[in-house]
Amino acid sequence: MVETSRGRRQPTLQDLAKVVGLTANTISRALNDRPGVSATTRALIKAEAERLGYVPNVHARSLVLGSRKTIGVIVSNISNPFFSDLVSEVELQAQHAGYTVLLLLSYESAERERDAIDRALRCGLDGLIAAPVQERSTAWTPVIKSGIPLVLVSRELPELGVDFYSTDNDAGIRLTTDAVLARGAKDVVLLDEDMPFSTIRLRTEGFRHSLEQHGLPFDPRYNLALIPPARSFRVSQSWHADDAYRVAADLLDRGRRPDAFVVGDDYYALGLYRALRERNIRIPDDVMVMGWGNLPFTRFMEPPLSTLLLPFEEVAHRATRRLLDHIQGTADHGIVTERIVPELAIRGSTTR
Amino acid sequence: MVETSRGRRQPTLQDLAKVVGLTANTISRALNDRPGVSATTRALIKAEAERLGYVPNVHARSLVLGSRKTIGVIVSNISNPFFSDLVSEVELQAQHAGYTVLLLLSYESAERERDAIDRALRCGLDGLIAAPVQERSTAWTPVIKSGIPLVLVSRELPELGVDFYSTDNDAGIRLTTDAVLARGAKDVVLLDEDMPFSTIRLRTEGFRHSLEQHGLPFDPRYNLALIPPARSFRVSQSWHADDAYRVAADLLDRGRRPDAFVVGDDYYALGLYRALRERNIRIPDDVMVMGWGNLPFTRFMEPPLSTLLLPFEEVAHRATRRLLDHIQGTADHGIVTERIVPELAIRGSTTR
DNA sequence: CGATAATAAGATAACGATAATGTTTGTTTT
DNA sequence: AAAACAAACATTATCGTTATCTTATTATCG
Repeated sequence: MVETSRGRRQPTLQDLAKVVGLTANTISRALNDRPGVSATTRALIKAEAERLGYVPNVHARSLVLGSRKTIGVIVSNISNPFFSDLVSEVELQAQHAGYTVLLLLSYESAERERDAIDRALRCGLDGLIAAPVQERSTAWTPVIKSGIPLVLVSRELPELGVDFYSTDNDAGIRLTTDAVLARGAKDVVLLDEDMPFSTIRLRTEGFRHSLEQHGLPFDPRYNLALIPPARSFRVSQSWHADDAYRVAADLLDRGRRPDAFVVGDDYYALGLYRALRERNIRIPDDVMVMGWGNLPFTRFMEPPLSTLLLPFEEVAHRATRRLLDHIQGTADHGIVTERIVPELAIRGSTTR
Repeated sequence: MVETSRGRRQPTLQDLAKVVGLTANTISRALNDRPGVSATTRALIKAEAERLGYVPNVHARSLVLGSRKTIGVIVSNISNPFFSDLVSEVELQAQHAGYTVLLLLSYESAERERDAIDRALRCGLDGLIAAPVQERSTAWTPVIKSGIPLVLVSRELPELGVDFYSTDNDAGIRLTTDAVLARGAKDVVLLDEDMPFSTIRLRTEGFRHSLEQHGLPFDPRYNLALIPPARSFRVSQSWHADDAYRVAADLLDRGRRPDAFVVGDDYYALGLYRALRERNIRIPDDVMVMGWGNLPFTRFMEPPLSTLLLPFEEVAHRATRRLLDHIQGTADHGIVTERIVPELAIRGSTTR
């Protein structure tokens, strides 16, 4: 009794052929604008197809063609504006090239990531764009083995030997750190998450270099404020601000008074602003704050947050372009690794 | 010379059969845990499949089974937190039920929506969840005709006669309006977008009713501040705040001084805050502000924004459940229309 | 021990499209 | 007017699975 919900089944090529009095093959050629059909019959066939509401069966089509015109995107979660922008841009590009996007979310969990990869593989995708969660690359080897083109974004897995596109985290942190240093900061704290991601490691390193280049000491105990990793994944971004608030409040209450904060996520700045406000520490007069990400609300903070404009559209654009090149076989060989340098958006929080 | 990028082609059932010395049929039965295979050969086959890295070809499989285990989601854009939450939740649910999600973005454009629908149809989806852009439902009739189960969210198209899940906009606007009225507001302005969406119409109507029930007059010229529709779609949400800022600033500069604002989007509150701040109008002492959506940054505004907690996860959850019921043929007949009542989050912006 | 039932596997036919050849028919060429 | 050729369509094979129907083999039981 499990009656299928679709009333009558979709008309097939055969059905159409019977109605028009021709062969399925001819119908196929007519509808796909391939030669071998007279103009009049072609028109007739198209009209009839329209009338019957014929839609070619993708399953059959992709079985023959070996392609589904679909690319997969694996990211941790699209509530994160970074990733939602990324996915949007990929979708836009893909659509342009006649591809659709299959969305797989890993929720920052290694297990879910494995599952997502697994499902991606059995989905018969033409290609895959992914922002990996884990540092270990073993989860991705099945993708490599399957021969499905893979392009990584945001987080690198060098040993995998695949193309990689990302914002330049090193250049980014130097830009933000240099910006506050250039404006007279002498005692800068980097407020960032304590997670084993290459992106975060890059930021810490770049931060350190930037300080040292300005002849300032770098001591992890004084110059780093680390947000403990979340115990479990939480969808809402605002918890990041909460965590940052707690860490900042704790730091300030221990009597520490840096003259600038550089953060790894605009949401951290949100929490930091509150901690500072509560203690009557004025921005930018007493302390400068430099964000990361240029999230939509930063321009409306008080004072407006100076931050880093991440070129996520650009990253997504290039990654998708590269992936499509791979799919269409027009990609040159060799592994491409591109890091796109972000831009500063200087606003009130660093302008004395 | 368009050489396929995958080196050697994936092993098929036939290949496996040849290696093991059995028939493709038997292999299929063994791998899918169907009866008719001895335990020993089953184990042997599975081991061999593992060794060769065999992955069943979905194209072939779904051609036979008539299903691809995929549901489509059409929303305008996932940069909007409402929609990204929605899509996330759908993905979570779908994944749970063994389905993957195809993402199609309409970018608030009727033309792109038509295109998305078109692509959805030729993708052989098992079902479709959509937040329609247009008021006219003609674009969706091909979906109905195709027999693919369709569930609408957020924006209703009654004449289409399909299931509909949404947050209760009417109840929502009454909650927010009543909240400021209960706190002593006598002159409330609704700041909302001037777009022909059913959601917005519902909000205006509910707002009006709420005022009238409290014995207050409603005059569109005084109680409505409408944000002109954007000329073109813009991905970044922050423009909404800009637009709201302009409209609010204009209103205030004309000398209008309401004692409360109720807005249709938290981003509007962001712009409104700035307009008020610039004119030294204090929140909540001079004017209360009530938001809509409980976006992550609202708790960190100064003062924290009272707002409306939209049950988007719940909406997505129920809509997906219903869609899966349709797909699996376990859905009862009749059209379901559910509007889930949101909850208030009262914070500093309305607490005198 | 022989008849019957259960089990394991093979053979063949879908699924619905496209690709590669065939076969007409009609038109041009010399 | 016979040969050569092209256009328009038909025929058949194929993609990789699953489903159905057989057949061969082994177990069960009186």
